[in-house]
Amino acid sequence: MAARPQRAVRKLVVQRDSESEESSDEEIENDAIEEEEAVNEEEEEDYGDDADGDGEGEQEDNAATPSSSVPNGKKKKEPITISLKTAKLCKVCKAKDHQAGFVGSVYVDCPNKPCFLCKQPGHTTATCPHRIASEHGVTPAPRRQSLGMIDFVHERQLRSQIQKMMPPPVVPNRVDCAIIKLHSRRVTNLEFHPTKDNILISGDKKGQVGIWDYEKVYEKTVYNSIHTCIVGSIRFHPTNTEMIYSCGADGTVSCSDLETGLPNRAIDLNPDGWNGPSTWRMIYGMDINGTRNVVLASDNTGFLHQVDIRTNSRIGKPLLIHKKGSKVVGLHCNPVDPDLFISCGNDHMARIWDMRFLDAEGQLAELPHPRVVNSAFFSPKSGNKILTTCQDNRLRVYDCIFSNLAEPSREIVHSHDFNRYLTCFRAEWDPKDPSENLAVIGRYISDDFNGIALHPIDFIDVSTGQLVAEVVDKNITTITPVNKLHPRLDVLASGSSRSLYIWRPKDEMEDDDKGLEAEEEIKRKVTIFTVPDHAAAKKGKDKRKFDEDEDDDDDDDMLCQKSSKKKERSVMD
DNA sequence: ACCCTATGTATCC
DNA sequence: TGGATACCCTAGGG
Repeated sequence: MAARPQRAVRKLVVQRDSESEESSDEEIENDAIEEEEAVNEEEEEDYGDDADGDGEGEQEDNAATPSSSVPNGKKKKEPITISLKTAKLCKVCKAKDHQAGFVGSVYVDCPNKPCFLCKQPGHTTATCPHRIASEHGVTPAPRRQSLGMIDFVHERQLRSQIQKMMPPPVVPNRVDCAIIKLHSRRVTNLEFHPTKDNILISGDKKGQVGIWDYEKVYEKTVYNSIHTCIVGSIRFHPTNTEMIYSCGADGTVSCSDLETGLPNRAIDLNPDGWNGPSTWRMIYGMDINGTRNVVLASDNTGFLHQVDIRTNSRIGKPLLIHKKGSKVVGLHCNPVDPDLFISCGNDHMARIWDMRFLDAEGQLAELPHPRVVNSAFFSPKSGNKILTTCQDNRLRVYDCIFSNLAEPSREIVHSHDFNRYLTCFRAEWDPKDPSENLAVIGRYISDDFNGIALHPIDFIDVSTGQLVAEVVDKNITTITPVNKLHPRLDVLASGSSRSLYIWRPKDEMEDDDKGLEAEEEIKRKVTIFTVPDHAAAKKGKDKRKFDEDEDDDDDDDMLCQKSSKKKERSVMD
């Protein structure tokens, strides 16, 4: 264990005057009366060097002399201990005169670091123009391209009209049904069933694949059989809705039956098992081209693999589509043009490809980014726009894939930092929005909601960068990096840590009586109850072969948050 | 109210 | 090229 870094609260111990005789082991504290610099010995050590301060001897000393230890004999006359908080060091830059961290529900940045939101130096998140200029922290970056004639006409004559013609989007802003801790590790992936509205498929870091009927809250299944570590992507079979394709960091792509959870391996990049990290291959990106009956999958070394859906076997040779040795984390087939797909990854690139010429340099365009690109998606209706999420805390929008793609049409500053303990954030289009402007993405930095620090899920109009809505629930205090909008309904599914939950719009009726809002909010009742897994199993139908989770912790419990339909109010607005 | 730990990416040498 | 190391708003468990 490393020595805990500067335990910085210096304690000034004042000896009671009458008891000068009893202090056998407290000479040090006696000194402290005179000069306030002389505090406990552990503090003065902490001061000297923080850089290499984890010497073992020091550690021992700290353990040996806890600061406030007083001989047990005299409990009445303890020395008075005063903490001098001013001596605390900033945990970020180690300076003495300030501190970074939460003050209540508000996080105070270290002023010596670049802004945590926009990454520019000279200000902090609290004063970042991208936070305070608009309502809730998201503003459009200025267009980097100069306006051409078409753009000019569009902006001048059509933009305002479009805003008027389009009804405001319906935002699922209230948690409904339940919050279910379906997984035993953090959720990495969500996918709605293509025909059954209530079925949500989920994947997690451990390789589990979950099936959840969120209307019948207890209808849930978890398969351990499909993957052994991180589920990278899940897609439904284009013609058989009882089958899913999934890929994972175990280096496999499988077609699995949802009834049995039995995988039919199409790709296994580690046929010889584990031989160390240098040879282990992982698959993160995957998508299906239904027209061509091909599954595309991308690995952590820059290569693309293909599977023929009809035979469930590999076709062609692996093709290098990104920098060799770099992880390709995202693949997306164009929803309109079956020849196109886009890839993105750790080489800071998103790349557009032509399926027909993959062998002979089929790359159509390179979209350079300053950092790792978490995701790149074509717009869902026309396939004509691209939305990327980059680890430089910016969303990038490319309005037309046939125009110059060297620069994005817009950059939108948005807090979605990389953190090794979180699933990567990925902005996704609303598949129902005909204007292809609405996107959803979780937010990393918290905001203060009535004294609670919460991490909202943001709905962003990517044509302007405006924040359309931010949704929170006070029962969900964790960051929500995984979000999926329903293809047909006004429903949002979210994955936060190990939990899944469903959002629906608040009734319009309830929006009318604003006067009651505050009062109702106070009255809001949330029932949280825990149901043993076997009880749920009795309600469910058959207990499946891989359903039981032998080794692991908490998975027996299903944490449900039931909402009483009438009374409940969302925390937001 | 701490403390510990899992472990991805960038950066440095 | 590769190992060592640092790392701001984690989440959950002890």
